[in-house]
Amino acid sequence: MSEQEHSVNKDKRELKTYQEARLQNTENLRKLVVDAAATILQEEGPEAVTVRKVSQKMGCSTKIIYSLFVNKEGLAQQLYLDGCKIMAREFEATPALADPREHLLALGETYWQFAQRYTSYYKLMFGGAFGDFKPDEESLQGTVTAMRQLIYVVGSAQQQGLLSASAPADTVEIVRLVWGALHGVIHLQMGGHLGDVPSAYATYQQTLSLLSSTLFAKQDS
Amino acid sequence: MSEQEHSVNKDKRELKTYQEARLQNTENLRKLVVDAAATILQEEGPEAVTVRKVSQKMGCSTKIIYSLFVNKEGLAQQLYLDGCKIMAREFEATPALADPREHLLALGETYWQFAQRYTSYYKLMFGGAFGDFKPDEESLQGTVTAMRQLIYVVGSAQQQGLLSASAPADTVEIVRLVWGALHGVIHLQMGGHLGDVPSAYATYQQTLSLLSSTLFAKQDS
DNA sequence: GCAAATGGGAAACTCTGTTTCTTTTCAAAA
DNA sequence: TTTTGAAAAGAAACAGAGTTTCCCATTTGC
Repeated sequence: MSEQEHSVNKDKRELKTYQEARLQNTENLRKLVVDAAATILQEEGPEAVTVRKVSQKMGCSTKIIYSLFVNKEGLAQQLYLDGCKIMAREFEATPALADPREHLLALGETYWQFAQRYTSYYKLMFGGAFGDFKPDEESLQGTVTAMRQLIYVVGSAQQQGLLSASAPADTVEIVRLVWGALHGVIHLQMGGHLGDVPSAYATYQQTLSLLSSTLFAKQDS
Repeated sequence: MSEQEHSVNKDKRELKTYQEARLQNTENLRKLVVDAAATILQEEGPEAVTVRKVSQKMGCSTKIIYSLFVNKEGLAQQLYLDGCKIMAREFEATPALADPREHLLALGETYWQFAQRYTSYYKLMFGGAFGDFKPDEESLQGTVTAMRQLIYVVGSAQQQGLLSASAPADTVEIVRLVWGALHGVIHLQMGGHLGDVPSAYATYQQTLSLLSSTLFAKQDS
């Protein structure tokens, strides 16, 4: 119930070492482990994130990971949620243009940039690169939260009557559709099926512009 | 050059056991190994395809796999090409409708069915489920070959002037675009991001119909 | 101050891909 | 036909993964 109240530890500075953190509560320890795993993830890729390597970076036994998270998948779940937070931050940082269609294009560009800048996170979350990792209910909720800008722009376009009659009536259904199309190009590129990055990016932009001009009845290009 | 001519072995019946095949040339042996791996792949999924399990099913040492293929990835390449053959067969089996748009819809449906019926193959080929497997040049060529129906229908639609002006001019570019969008929905579904199969199928059909009605200027629905 | 319980560290277990070493086998030369 | 050498294949070993077990230290409650 009361977590923050009786904070016995007098100093609340950033915890750096495992030996410091073990004196604190498990929540701080979890955060420290996830941070270590995230560093390895971004520096060496998803397949480099191993329980041994994380515990080694922490300077502790592998047992800790299994005590804090149930197994490696539990750690992956947390990294997934971290990735959702990053993605949400990126989406929120994109300027919300007045025209919903322009806004959608901007968000689509942001999604591509996220996949390029945080490739390891993307592969972990949506690429199926982390063994047989499947997102649980909380992770799925995190995805929806991260994409709420996308849901918002589609919803407002619907309310303004800007969408084509051929588009689905359900807001989320449209987002799924857009997400699927954009993800497909990104994932095929990551799998090496679409040649080099510029070539794949061209296809991505074609997909994005085609989608937006289909969904929006009034196109201005 | 002349492979079939001087077939010394008098009986050409199907080789079943490893002991029979070891008497033959390496080509037969390779085929036998790939068949064993394919069986495991389809019966137990991509992650169950291990060198030990394949060699065990063959009744031989793991060394054989490394002699015939360089490593596990070499075996994966062969399974990839097998998957391309299956996909090509499915595409060829779909009736070629006179209307290119209808034909495209039919091929899209076939692609979904392929992903559902041969899920393990799909995950191996396009799902990134086989470690850090990346298709080599031959595999990429196999993909193009398997999708030549798709290239054909788009090309003929272009020649008949049926495509919208907003569609890219390059035939292959359009195919990449369609492929990406359809793959995205399939892959998100396999990753557990789109709920149950019927729900994902609905999104898939929406994507397919939206794509076709955008690409084709004249829509009849 | 002491006993019990909890938590963490080292090592072991199993399974993976891969390599090495030894044995077998087969074919050609003597 | 016998011998010899090379090629092929099997068994076992190696390294690294996820996970579990066992043991000890620390802490906690009386």
